[in-house]
Amino acid sequence: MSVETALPAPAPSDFIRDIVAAHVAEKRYPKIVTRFPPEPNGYLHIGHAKSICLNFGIARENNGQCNLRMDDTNPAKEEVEYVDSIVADVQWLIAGWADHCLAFKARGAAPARTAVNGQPDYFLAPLAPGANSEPFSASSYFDQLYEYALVLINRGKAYVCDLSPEDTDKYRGAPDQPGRDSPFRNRTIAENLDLFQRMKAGEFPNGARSLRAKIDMAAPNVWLRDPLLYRIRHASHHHTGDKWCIYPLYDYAHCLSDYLEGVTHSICTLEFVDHRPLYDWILENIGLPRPLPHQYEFAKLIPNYCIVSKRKLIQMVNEKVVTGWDDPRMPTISGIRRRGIPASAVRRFVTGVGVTKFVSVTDFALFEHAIRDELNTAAQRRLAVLRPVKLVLTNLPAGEVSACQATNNPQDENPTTRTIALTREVFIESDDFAEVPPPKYFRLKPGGEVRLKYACIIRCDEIVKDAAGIVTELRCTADLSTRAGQPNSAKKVKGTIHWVSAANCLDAEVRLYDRLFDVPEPDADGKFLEHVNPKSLEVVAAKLEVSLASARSDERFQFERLGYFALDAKDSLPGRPVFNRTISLKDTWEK
RNA sequence: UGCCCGAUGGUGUAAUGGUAGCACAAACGACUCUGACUCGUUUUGUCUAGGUUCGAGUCCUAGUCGGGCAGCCA
Repeated sequence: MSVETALPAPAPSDFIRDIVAAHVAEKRYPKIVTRFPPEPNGYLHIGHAKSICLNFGIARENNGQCNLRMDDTNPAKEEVEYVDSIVADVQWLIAGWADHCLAFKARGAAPARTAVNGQPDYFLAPLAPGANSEPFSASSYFDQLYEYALVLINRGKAYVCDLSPEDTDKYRGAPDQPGRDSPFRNRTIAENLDLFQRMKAGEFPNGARSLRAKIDMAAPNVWLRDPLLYRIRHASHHHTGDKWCIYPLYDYAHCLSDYLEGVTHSICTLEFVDHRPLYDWILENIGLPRPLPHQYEFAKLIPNYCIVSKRKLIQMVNEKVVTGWDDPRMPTISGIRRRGIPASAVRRFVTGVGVTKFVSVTDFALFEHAIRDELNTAAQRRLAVLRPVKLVLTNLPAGEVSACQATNNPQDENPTTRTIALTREVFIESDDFAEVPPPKYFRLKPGGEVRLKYACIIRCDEIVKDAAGIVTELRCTADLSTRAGQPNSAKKVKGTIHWVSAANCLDAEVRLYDRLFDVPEPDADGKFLEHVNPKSLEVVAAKLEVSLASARSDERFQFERLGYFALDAKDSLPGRPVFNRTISLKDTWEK
């Protein structure tokens, strides 16, 4: 069964797509190439999904390509575990939609492009990164990046600076105050070349020297005040091992990585607006041939009722507020996937919010709507009772099984059915009976009638309670003439409830998830941990219709009248299924 | 207060000088063997002040408010 549905009809348009369209019209580039460049220092989350769908979306709409690139220039923070999760998450998110635009490169290879020129030369491997391919990575360009640094030095555009990190800071000045030139700013090219090569050779300790761009210490834009290009880090890199002890910084590595890959539109979030002049400066001052890549910025996705700060997500994992990065309550892609949310719903949500430069908070209800809408068409209906109460149909003989036809999905054009068993004893939802019903209660009450979905109308004759006064059993009469195909099948009653045969059912653990935080802006007061929703997870021992015994984790179900559920791929055991509630059905009836 | 970015209903967006529209949310109603879905109705909006124009959400000026930037993080 597929959970994919088509994207909403109108093709998305936004200011970035307009720019791309104009470039396509004027044939500025031979091919549109974008990239998604996460740093592998954590798991991808819903915010990244917006960037992924933007970059891959633009690629797919323009017959272009989108490179998955690890922005791995800081060995201190990055790990292989994160690389692997990022690859898996991206592939899951775009599968069947834009995976034909996803480019990997030949394992171990770097582009053949040089300071002189040349076309990017890499192996495109759509889909699975196998033995022969891997994601792009900034670290695979370290050799070229070093060569380009030599070009900059030779052109008098970069110098080795001996200022300590603290002094570098002092010399930089303040936003409203110009900085001062480093005393090492006017070293000769020969001296710079020598020192930079010795930095690379490992002659100096961390922080002793750095390579800096020679721009303008009085620039109003602080990022132009001789920004650092390389720092010394005697550290092992998850990808390059111990080959390097100098590592390029983001601003230097990113524009050049884009250039090396033939990226045309480098799309990032708003906090990099101030860096754009530096992006351009580096490419221009190395003297690279046009057309050059350009940077465009958009406002990132900020959903309410969520935390997406990487640091805080790590904190929640470490402090065991959640069970891990893939806890179904987490806003991570892996959590979303485990929760049972279809990739198509994520895509629809993040493309639906649009792309602007306006910093806004997106209502989580928009996401919930996309999830329900995708699942409504995709999910197979099943009957399940979360909080069972026994109900005895006193006029049915014990041991008799009568078959009922249940609709698998009423949204289908030609819905199929399956057979479920009605027996003398069934379970119903404890919520669906009230001894003292509130006003407008459509469900079962003493002496009242209700329909058992797909079966017949029943009347409640008797309530059995235990010593504590808890209802333990409901004794009812079934009106078999109201079954499908029987004379009174059209009889109307106000309420229809779900049920499961007691003699013929499957026991399962069901995890009822809700929003992780119970306030819209959990970290508004800096105390997000105090706003964790105590009801974000409730575990119940449920009774399921037996057909669910063969459920697979890639299938989506609606437990009728309850919500959408999926088998937990991680914790389910043979004969001991665990189902996660992806999301409840919309409930417009409040108690 | 240096530089940069932004401002359209409760929320997210569209309108590219010409009827302020869509989705979500909310409310009410219809339908219903899911209090779901679907359908119908309704409520709510161009930050302020000037200017250009036959006409301004859109262009100009000033202001207000919000956000970003001073890592050898990305």
